[in-house]
Amino acid sequence: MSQESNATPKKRGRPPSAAAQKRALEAAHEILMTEGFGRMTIEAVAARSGVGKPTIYRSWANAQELAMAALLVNRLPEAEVGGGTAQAALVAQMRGLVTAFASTRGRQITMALAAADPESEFTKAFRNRVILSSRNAGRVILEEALARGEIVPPVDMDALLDMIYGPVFFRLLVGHRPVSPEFGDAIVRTALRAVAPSGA
Amino acid sequence: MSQESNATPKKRGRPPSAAAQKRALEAAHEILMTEGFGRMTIEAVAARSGVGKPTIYRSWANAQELAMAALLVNRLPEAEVGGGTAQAALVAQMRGLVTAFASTRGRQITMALAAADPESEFTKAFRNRVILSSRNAGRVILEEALARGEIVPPVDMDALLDMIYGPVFFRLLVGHRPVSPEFGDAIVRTALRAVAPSGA
DNA sequence: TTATATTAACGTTACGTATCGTAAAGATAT
DNA sequence: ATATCTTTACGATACGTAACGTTAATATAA
Repeated sequence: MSQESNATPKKRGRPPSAAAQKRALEAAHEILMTEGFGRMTIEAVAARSGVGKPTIYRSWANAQELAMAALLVNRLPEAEVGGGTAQAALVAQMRGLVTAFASTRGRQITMALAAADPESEFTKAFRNRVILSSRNAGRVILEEALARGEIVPPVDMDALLDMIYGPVFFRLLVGHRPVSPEFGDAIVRTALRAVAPSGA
Repeated sequence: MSQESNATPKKRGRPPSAAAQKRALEAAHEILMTEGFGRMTIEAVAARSGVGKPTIYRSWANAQELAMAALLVNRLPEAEVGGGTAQAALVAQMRGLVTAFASTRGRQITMALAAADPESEFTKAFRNRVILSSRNAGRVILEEALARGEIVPPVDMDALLDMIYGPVFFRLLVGHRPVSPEFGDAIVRTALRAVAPSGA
C-alpha cells in the first residue's frame, strides 16, 4: 500500500463536469414532464440548461438515451420484500407502482421505451432498472411464498409475474381504463387466487 | 327514392383517387415492416409510392396517423366466440394473437401506439379496432362462461381481461421474454384458475 | 369548369458534427 | 514555489442534412 505505479494513473486534463451533466438531466426532466417526450430535443435541453450541445452528445448518443437517463435519475421506491404475506407485500408494492406510473411520468417512460432502440445497452439498462425492478422484487416475494406453502404449484412464475405487472403497462399504453389503486389491488388478489392452496 | 335533389348532390370536379390512397398505404406498410416506424416518413412514403406529399396530407394529418392506418388495413383475425369451453376459446384466440404480434408487426404497432397522441380520434379508433377487439371478444367469452357457471364470482371482469391481454403487450414492449404460444397458453390457464369453481 | 393530383420549392426545426477560443487540472521546468 | 506546458472538457457558433408541413404552378380527369 504505497506505490502508485499501476494504481489509478491520475488523469490529465480538465475533468468532465458532473455539474453540466446534472444540469442537462434536470432540464431534460423538466421538459419531459411539462412538454412531453416529443419536445424534449437536444437543442431545447441545451438552451434550457446552458450546457453546450457537444457536451450533451459526449454523454448521451441521442435524445432517447438522454430521456431515459433523465427518467432514471429519480428511481422508483424499491419494494419492501421482507415480512407479511405475499398478498400484503405485493399490494403494498403495487400501490407504489401505480402511484408512480399513473402520472405524466408513466406515459413518458412508456414512450421513451417504445421509441428507443430495443437492442441498445442503454435501453436494456433502463428496462432492468425502471421496469423490471418491481417485477424482480415480485419474484422474490412469490418464491418465498412458494417455499413456505402460501402459494402452491403448478406455478408458471414468469407468466404469473407478467400477469401482475403487465396489466399496469397495458392500461398505461392503451388508456382504455384508468390505472387506479383499486385496479392494482384487484390484479394482485386475482393473480394470487390462481395459485392459492385451497379453493378459498 | 328516385330524385337526386338532396340525396348525393353529384360531386363536381375530379374525384379523390382511391388508388392513390391505396398506394400510399401499401408503401407505408412496406416501410414499416422492413425499416421500422422511425424511418416511415411522409417523404419516404411519397417517394416509394409515387403519391405526392400534399395528397398524403389530405388524407392523414401526420406520419403517426398514416402508420396506424397502414397497420389497420390488414386486420387481425377475429376470435371465434361461439362453442367450446371458455378455456378452449381463449386459447384459440390467444394463439392467433400471439402469432400476429410476435412479429415485426407487433413491435411496430406498439411503437405507433406509444408515439401517437393519446387523445386523437385516430388513436382511439386504432386502439379499439386493433388492440381492444381481442379484449372485447374475450369479454364475451368470459361472460358466457360466467352465465353457465363455468367460472364463478367474484370476478372483476376488467381486471381479469387486462390480466389476460396485458402480458402480451408487456412482453412486446419490454422484451424481457419472448411472446410464444406456450406463454399465451400459460396466461389463459392461470387466469382461468383464478376464477374456477373448485380448487381443481 | 372545377376539384383533385403531381411536382417543385419554400421556410422551419432538429439533427449530429466540426471548429473555435477558453477553462481547468496534472505535469514539468525553473 | 511559481510559472509555463500539455491535455482534456467546456460553451458558443456554424455547418450540411433530413424531414417536417405548407404553398404555388401546372396537369388531369369528371
